[in-house]
Order: sequence, then structure tokens, then C-alpha cells
Amino acid sequence: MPVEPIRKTNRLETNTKTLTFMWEEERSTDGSKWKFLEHKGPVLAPPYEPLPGHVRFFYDGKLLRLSAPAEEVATFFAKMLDHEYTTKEMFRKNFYKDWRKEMTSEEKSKITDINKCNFTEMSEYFKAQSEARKQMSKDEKLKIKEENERILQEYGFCVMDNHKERIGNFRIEPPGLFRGRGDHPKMGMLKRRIRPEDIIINCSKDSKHPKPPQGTRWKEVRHDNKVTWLVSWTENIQGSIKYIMLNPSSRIKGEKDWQKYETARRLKKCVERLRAQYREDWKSKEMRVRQRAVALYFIDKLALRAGNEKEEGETADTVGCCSLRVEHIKLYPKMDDQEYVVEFDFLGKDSIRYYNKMPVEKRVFKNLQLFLENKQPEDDLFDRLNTSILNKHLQELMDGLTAKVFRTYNASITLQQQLKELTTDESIPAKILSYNRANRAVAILCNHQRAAPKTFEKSMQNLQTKIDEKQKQLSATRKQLKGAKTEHKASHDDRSKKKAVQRIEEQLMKLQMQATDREENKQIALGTSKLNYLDPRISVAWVKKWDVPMEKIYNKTQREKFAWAIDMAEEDYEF
DNA sequence: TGCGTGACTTGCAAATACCATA
DNA sequence: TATGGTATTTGCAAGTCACGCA
Repeated sequence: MPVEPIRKTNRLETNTKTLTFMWEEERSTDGSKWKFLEHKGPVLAPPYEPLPGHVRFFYDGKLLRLSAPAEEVATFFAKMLDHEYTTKEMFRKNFYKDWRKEMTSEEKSKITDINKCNFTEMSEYFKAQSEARKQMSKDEKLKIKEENERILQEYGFCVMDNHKERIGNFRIEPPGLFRGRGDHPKMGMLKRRIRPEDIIINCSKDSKHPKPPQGTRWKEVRHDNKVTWLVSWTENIQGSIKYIMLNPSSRIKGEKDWQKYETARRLKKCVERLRAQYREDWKSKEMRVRQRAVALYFIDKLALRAGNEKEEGETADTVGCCSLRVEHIKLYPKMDDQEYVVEFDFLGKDSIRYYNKMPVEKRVFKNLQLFLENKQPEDDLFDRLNTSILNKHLQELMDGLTAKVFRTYNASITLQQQLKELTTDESIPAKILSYNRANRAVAILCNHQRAAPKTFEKSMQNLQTKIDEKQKQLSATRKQLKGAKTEHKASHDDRSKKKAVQRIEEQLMKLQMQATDREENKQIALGTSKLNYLDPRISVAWVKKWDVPMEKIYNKTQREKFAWAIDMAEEDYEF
């Protein structure tokens, strides 16, 4: 367990309800995460409501009335009909196979070809429903909102030790069709309905236990304070366990987050030593040491993920550093005016493409050539290495060090450097642009991409229109000001005109900054790094140093998640 | 040492809430 | 006062990493 740092200040948070210094409370050393835990259990998915009689399903052009279970699964497909998913062969095949399991024997004998199924009436019906929902009166909408709020109040909170905490996801996932990312072999399979009998409740013995719905029982009620989850169940697609856990604003998550950044800061202190070490290891006599050293170099330099091995055929084919294959890199002794260039091209987490060309040192290049010798494209690049070996090595180099700490460290240090480099003492919008650019540098490093928004072009146009209008307004107002001067109008009038010009100039600049920011951000996602990789104290310090309102950088949710950092960091904080 | 499993973090896209504008 | 565009929230899939067992 790393030693926790000492808080710098001791100011009271005046605007938060429950969180006063909880990140300072004593922690147990025996691995227990709480002493008392009480909650109301999960909110189950609403039961299936059969379709009204007028909504029909046709098979091979003929009307076919489906049994309720078969109909329910059919509606899952119908609801996705407009999505590209439903056109994919794998999706259709998996769906059809699972759908048949829900059919009566009569249905099974009648329905033999998914391509003869006509779901359009169902699809239209759901579209109409969602349209109707949009058209509801204000009153009706308000009612729904209030009901949701009531459920949130009842099920959305728990008591952990002395705090009332927000729960992250208190609803059980409803049944539906599994949508994997990328080329997932299980896409379209039926995600079955979770019943109370599937659910494990975790709470403290001396708490009021959540009650299962009338006539049902939980699979188990346990009292395990070595874990943080409140509810769990096993999902049927991969057989993995799903959990209900606390919101990021909670003590237990905040503390863990803080600890994560402290580990990264400890890496900062010894990273040069480690770099020297792996450079030395490039020369090692042992192949496994050289592979380890080159992999670590990639992880450090390119912020690659560790790359656990995956079960073939169970998930999409994606890789990280240790699982890179020969086919994922190309070596160029010379490329343009650079020497020893490595080209990376592979699908990473969530099947996001990683493409990069990087000149490396000769020694790395020579090692890579050696690793590639006598191998097929589908062979592992690092055949003497996996994440377990790598992490064991890292653990020996520094307590608590794992591959992902490098990502956290490099992300945070990059933000800090970039902020230092980019921020100038200009207007607030200019500072915000600098901040976003620093954030962007990190997102690019970590390969956090997004699909360009569908409305991107239009949105840029809209902004440009606004800019043009503002420009016109500015020149008009300037003209007026000139006119006023020549006519020797009252100086009072003159001054207010000057002010107006200034104001419009500011507005124009703000718009231009926005446009630049948006353009640069077209395919970059800032959220993930902001939420998971950037030590929030860097941002808090920056905000204080440059007098930028906190809410320009962190929205409400983010301020709640980072309450600990906001309380802790002063303007001189150094990561 | 390898492997399966459990707990927890990270990640993108879709859904929804919110707000400015016609 | 509806509309449409943006910001925020939610949903849940897909990673990482430690641990226990053979």
C-alpha cells in the first residue's frame, strides 16, 4: 500500500452536501473496503408488454401471430431495424439462432428463414411510440420526470459507512440483443432477462437487507466487505460478472482515483532510471529481456495499452502492446528523410484503429528485425512476453507499477507541460482554447478517437455564419465610432461607442476561438483522458493560476467526481 | 508456470436534457 | 413555443491486473 500524501489545505467545502473530508478519513489496512453498507437493491427491468393486436408480424408474406416469448425477442430485432447492425450476416445469424430457442415448436417449424421475416410493422410501431413520447404535453413529461426522480431517491443512493452515496448504475440491464464493437463474433445474440434469482446482493449483516419482489428470491445475499459492489449477476453472452457499484463522486472511487495519480507521480520520480534500464536491456543477451525492453519502450513512448491475450473467437480481434502480431508492424530502414521507421497499424481496444509511424533508435530497430525473423504474419511479435511477465518485472522496478501507470503518467505530464507551454495571459476564451489544446495533445497520444459528429459540417457552417455576422456588426459599429469622432459628439457618447466596439471585438474573438477548437476536435475525444488519465489537480491549479472559472473546465458531474482534487490543489501544485 | 476468474477501470456511442433562436 | 443543435448523462462493452488453483 503506497503511503498517502498529506493534504495541503484544510478549507471547508461549503457547497457540497455530504462530502466533507471523506478522503481524509482513516482507511483500514486489512483490505476491507467498508464496515457498513445498506442499500435497496437493484431496479429490475420492466416486464415485457405484448404488442397491441394491430401490430402484425409477417412470415413469407403471411400473417403470423407469435407467442409472447418469441414476440419479445422479435421486438428487439425490430427496434434495431434501422441500424446497420441488422444487415450484418453475423448479427442476423446469431440473432436467428437465439430467437429460435424462444419459439414454440410450431413457430420453429413455420419460421425457417430469417430473410422471410417481415418486422416492419413492429418497427413502425416503435417509431410511432417514440414520436408520441416526444409529442407529450409538458405535464405528462413532468410526471415522468418526477417518477424518475422518485426512483432515483429510493434506489439511487446507499449508505456506506457514514456517508450517503450516489450509486452509479442501479438499474439491471434490460434484455436485448448484444451489440459488440467491431467485428464481434457474438453480435446479435440474445442477452437474456435477469431475474431476482440471478442476482447476488452484497451488504452488511447489520443493515436492512434489500427485499426481492413479491414471490421471488435473490440468488444469494452475502456480506463481503473486501469488495465494493452492491449487486452482481452473471451475464450470458461472455459469462462474465456485471456489477452495481458506486458513482465516481463517492469516497471509495475518489480515493482510488487519488491513489492512482499518486502512483503515477511516484513513477515520475523514477522514470528516468527505468528508461535507462530498458535502454540497457535492449542489448541483453537474453531474447526475453530484449523483448520486454522493447515492449516497455513502446508502452512508454507511444502510450500503448498492456495488451492481454484474449480467447480466440470469443471477442473481436484486437490487440495491445504485448499481443502485437507480426502483421501489425512494418519496418522501414529509410522512409523519406528518416531512418529506422516503424509503422504501426492495428485495432486496439473497442476496435479503434491505431496507426502511427515512428522513427526509433537503431538498436530498437535491429531488435525488431530479429523478433520478426522466421515468423508468419499471424505470429506474436513478442513471443517471449505477456502482460503478466511484464507487470511482474515492473512491480520489481517500483512498488505498484504496472503497464497502465505509464499511460496515466505520460498523459498527466503531457498536460502539465502543454499547459505551461501554451497558456498565455490573454482573454478567458483564449486560455480555454489553450487548455483544450493541451487536453487534445493527450487525447492524441492516447489515441482517443471519435466518429466525427453527423452534424459536424453543418455545425461549422453555423458558427461561420455567426462569425460573419459579428464581423459585419463590428465594422458597422466601428464606422459609427469614426463618424461620432468627426462630428465632435459628446465625449460620453464616444466612450460608450468605444466600449461597444470593444465588446463586439471580444465576442468575435470568442467565436473564432470556438470555431478553431471545434475544427481541431473533429475526430478527437477529450472525455476519456479528462476523466481517466489527467490528474485533476493539474487542472485545478491551472484554473487558479490563470483565474479561469472552474466550471469552464469541469462541468457539474466532473466537479463532483474531482471534489477531492478541487479541495486539495493550490495554484502551485506540481504533478 | 499457466490459466481461469473476479473486481475494477476505461471507452465510445446513443439517449436525453437543456438552451438559444426563429 | 416549437425546433434544432449542443452539452451532458447513461449504457454497457471491453479493457487491465491480481489472485487462487492445479
